[in-house]
Amino acid sequence: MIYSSELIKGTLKTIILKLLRDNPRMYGYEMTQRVKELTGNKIQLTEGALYPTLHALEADGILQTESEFIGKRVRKYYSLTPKGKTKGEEKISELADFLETMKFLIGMNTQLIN
Amino acid sequence: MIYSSELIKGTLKTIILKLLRDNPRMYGYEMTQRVKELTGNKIQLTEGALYPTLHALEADGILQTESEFIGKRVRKYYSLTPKGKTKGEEKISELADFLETMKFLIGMNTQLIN
DNA sequence: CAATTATACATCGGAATCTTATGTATATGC
DNA sequence: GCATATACATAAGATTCCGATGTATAATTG
Repeated sequence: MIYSSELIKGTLKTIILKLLRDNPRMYGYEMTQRVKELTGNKIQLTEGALYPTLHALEADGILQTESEFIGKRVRKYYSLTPKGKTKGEEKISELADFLETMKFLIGMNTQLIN
Repeated sequence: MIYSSELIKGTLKTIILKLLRDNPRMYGYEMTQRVKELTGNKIQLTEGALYPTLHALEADGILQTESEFIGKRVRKYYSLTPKGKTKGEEKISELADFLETMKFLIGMNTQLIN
């Protein structure tokens, strides 16, 4: 089962920031593979969503890049800037909080007894 | 603290279905108030998002409505159709599953040690 | 060794979803 | 009487993602 795409919306940035908090640097394709492997194929980051988001985060000063040649092929490594580290912590704890709230909402009985 | 809007994206439909699974019927404004109260103001459903979504779910045969006059004012009650009950269970368990997966992703160390 | 699959980047049109603003109207509280 | 709460609705615009497409190199496999 793969989650409907609408659920992934809004979490992509935070997932990227989380990966780069734990790892000194990663490249795009590697991120898709890692997330796929960590979630047992439940979350598949599509390239059409990932690369534009990486570019946006870089333009925002949250990520920085260094390109390396692997044979004849370019590989673009991303890492957090100092600003990105701060932003990352914020986003991650916001998401953690959100997950708890949603879990509570979904798990409880929302019926109102008057 | 109110969650950044991007996080709410994708969960609205499921929240509505969850509310209507627990309650025989609810009207739009009531949903905004209930969610606000249940989440301690952390999730605020905006009307501009809620009403079009309710209309879409109705057009999809997932919700049905009955209008009532409260004084001179119309109040539009929504409830789940049989199809909506099935869809609701699916969406709710998908979201619960997604929340677990995301919690795992956020909570663990995603570093790869080779 | 040819063909397929995996790796690795990128962009773009279109779809879906939400925000902000605006509009209308009645009811309530002070 | 005036502000706030209740209650619906729509519409333009922004954001964000998907699916498709493109390019190219590397590795695997029959």
